[in-house]
Amino acid sequence: MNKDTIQKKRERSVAYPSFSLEQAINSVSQLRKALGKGPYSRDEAAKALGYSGVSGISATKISTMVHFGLLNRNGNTYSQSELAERINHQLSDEDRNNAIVEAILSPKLYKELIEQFAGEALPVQLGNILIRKGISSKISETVATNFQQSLEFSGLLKNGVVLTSPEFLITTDNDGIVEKEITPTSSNKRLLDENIKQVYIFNDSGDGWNVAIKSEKPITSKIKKLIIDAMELLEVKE
DNA sequence: TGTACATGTAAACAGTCCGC
DNA sequence: GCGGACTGTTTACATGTACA
Repeated sequence: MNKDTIQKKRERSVAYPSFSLEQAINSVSQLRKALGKGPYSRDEAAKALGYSGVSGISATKISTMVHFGLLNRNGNTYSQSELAERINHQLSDEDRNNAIVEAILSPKLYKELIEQFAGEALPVQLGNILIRKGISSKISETVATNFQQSLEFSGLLKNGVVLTSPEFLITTDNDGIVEKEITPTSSNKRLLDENIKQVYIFNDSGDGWNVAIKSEKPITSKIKKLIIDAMELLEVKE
């Protein structure tokens, strides 16, 4: 490129995780195996991830791990965070699941989105919403996809609805990922108290309708029946 | 408050793979 | 062999932060 030519001002997006949480966890696990807990330089980290050194893509990958709180940055060096240790060397499935939920709430953008859509269906036009939050229009759909995949991985997306509490968290076994229902514990209660308000969620769908309700009070079976009865009125043909 | 530096992101370019 | 798709590298530039 001719350096004398007037260069177009580049659009800079607000910070966002460039990869899904699952990919970030895989990368941090790769770093742990290759370099241990650290500290190590960005160049060493990039090489451990299989790149020739610090480049656009490797820098992006490393920054994504920092976004999720899986790597700690101290000046020019990086080290594995306590969160990464809890995910990759968990004492129990429950502790690992709690750590995964903490990780997905680490990026400011993700935390905002989860709080905004708590108890609601993830909007189809999420890409447009991201653009309004400052994400570049060119990569908004990619960011939306990564967000959705991260939600699913963390167990905070159930039937298309963003959960406000980790009612269903994931655990892994040799066959892959399976869902596991857990009960609130002192540790995840603390997590909920710190990050998001506890709400009760109900969602259902029928012929031509879909409902997602969140409430700070328990949704009893009686209330659920009334809601369903009301929604089924929509199915009555004129 | 200004400056230097580190970091994060975008875009152009190059290399590789694969189907035709 | 050719061309398109995909992936990685290089580089320019914006932004945040530390420090004088």
